[in-house]
Parts: sequence; C-alpha cells; structure tokens
Amino acid sequence: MRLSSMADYAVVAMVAAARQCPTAGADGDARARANAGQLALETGLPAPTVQKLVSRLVAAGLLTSARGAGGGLALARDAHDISLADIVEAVEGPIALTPCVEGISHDCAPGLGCSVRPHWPVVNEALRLALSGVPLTRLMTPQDDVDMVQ
Amino acid sequence: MRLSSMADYAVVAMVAAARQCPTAGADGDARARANAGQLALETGLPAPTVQKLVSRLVAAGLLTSARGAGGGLALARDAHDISLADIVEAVEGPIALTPCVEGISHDCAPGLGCSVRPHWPVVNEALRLALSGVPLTRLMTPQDDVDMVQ
DNA sequence: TAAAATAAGACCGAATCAATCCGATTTAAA
DNA sequence: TTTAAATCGGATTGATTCGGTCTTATTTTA
Repeated sequence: MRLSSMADYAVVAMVAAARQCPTAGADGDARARANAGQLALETGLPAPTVQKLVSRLVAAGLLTSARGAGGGLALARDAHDISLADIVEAVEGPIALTPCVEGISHDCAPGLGCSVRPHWPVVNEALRLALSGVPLTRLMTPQDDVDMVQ
Repeated sequence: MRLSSMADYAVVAMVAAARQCPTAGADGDARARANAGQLALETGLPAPTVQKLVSRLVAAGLLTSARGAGGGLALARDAHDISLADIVEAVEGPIALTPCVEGISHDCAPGLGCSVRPHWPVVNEALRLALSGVPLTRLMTPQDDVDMVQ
C-alpha cells in the first residue's frame, strides 16, 4: 500500500516542473524550458534520479522534451489536467493492488479457484478514481488548509 | 501501489477463515474452530506463512485464537463487518502512500518545503474509504459477475 | 564544422521484503 | 500426571526490487 519512492519523487518533480513552466505547450517551444538539473536543484533530489524520472514522464506523455543546447522540459498539457493517477501510472505502470490481474498465472490460491480475484478490478478502479480526483494544481498550493473531500 | 504479498495472502486467508467459521464469536468457543493448518490446506499457501498471518490478524482483533489442543481460530466479528481496509491495516499498518505522514522527518524535498505533504492525508483517506467499502462477504462470492460500483 | 548541452539507456551496489525454520508456551485429553 | 496438539515469538536465509551512477547517442548553437 506504499507508493514506490520513484513515484513519490515523480510527484514532487512534477510539481516543481509545473512551477517552472506554468502553462507550457500552448506557446510553442520558444519558452524558457526547465531542464532536469534545475528541477533537481529545486526539489533537492539527486540529478541522475530526476533525469531518470523525466525520461519516464516524457515517455508517458506528461512532459515534452527538447534535446540539444537550449533544450529542456515542458508540461505536455495544463497542470489542471494532470492527476495523481497519471503520474503514478507513468512511473509504476497500471494501478493494480495485486499481480493477479495482469498475467494469467500467479495462482496464489489454487485450491479456492481464488474467489477473490474477480473482485480486484473493482477495487483497483475505485483507487484509480480516488487518485484521478487530485489534480496537479491542488498539490502546488503551499497552504496546508485541508480541503475537505466528503 | 502494489499490495504487499502478505496483505494479499491475508485477504485470501480471511476468506477461507470466513468459510470455515461462518459466524463464530456469538456462540461461544464450543464451535469447531479452524486452525492455521486447515487454512493453509484450503488456500494452498505455505503453512508457516499462514501462521504468521493469523498472528497479526489476531493481534489486530480480526480473529480470535484458542491455544492448546482443540484450539483454533474464529472470526472476531461478522464477516459483513470486516472490510478490505481492516485486513490491509492489520498486516501493513496504517494506510499511507508515503512515509511523510508517519514520522516527522523524511525531507524528500527540503527546498520546496514540500508543498505536496499536506495533501497526502486527504489522498490516504480517500483510498481508505475505497477499501472500506468492500466487505469480506463480497469477496466470498465465487461468482465473477462484476458488480458495478461507481 | 566543431563544440557544448541535453536526453536516453545500460550497469551495479545496496536495502528491503518474503519465506522458512526453530524454540517456547499453553491447553485439552488420556 | 503425562502426552499430544496447537498457537505464539523471534531469528535466519535467500531473492527480488529499488536507488544511484555512469556511459552513450543526439541535437542545437556558435
């Protein structure tokens, strides 16, 4: 039930990216793009780690990258349209509490016929829904007033 | 985002326990209690693993145990009142996606003052709510018709 | 054309986790 | 009183994954 450190760091890195390139993407590539080194400096994370993170985030379509001198990173879409679920899935893959769903095998309980298995997709979807409800913009606000969610 | 194997097995073990001791607790200790060995046989899990699991489940108050010959296990309360959240918390501890909440330290991003941290409790509570909505009785049904939630 | 700056991928050490085993304690039955 | 059965607790071993570092390839500017 714990998030992997990489996913945890990815959330922090995305918040930092959203601050440095507030609404990139719309105004072309002429903007001042933030690079991985600047993100590492702001977040305090080791630079190679941030580089590996942005690689996955770019591959997942959450960030856009420009190579070469003067290159850097930019948010692929508006920060309001990026949720926690997007970031977690970009780093950890599909949201699934158990490996039952992915592969065909993994017979943890062959004797039962595993009556539990058919119910996992429902739980996974509920979790995904909960994470989808948290946009990146909410994580950017430094205030600590807890916004009551039911 | 993956459940630990122990928590995964605990869910299967609890389902098996709920089948062998349908509604124990009310009718005293005179019932036929299932022991850890029988649960291991039915679930296909290794016996030592099941023993360690039931230890934690008893400590968490989900199962009651009777030591000595003729002893065994019984559900502490009705299967309908035991949720996925209870089982996960019994094995893994409090539901928290990041270690930020528990301890005071763990400064993953000292530069930012970690604007993300105050928002984690909200996410954790949402996840806990999703898991609390799945009672043990639902997991016992062997049918694979997906009951639409949402 | 050359140099510099960037992203992207491969490699390796380390830590956590899962699984197993062994002993101690307790209770019921013979 | 003795024996057997069953839980409880800790300690050990092995493996998988995670985190970090390094090297390579590509692109842009001067």
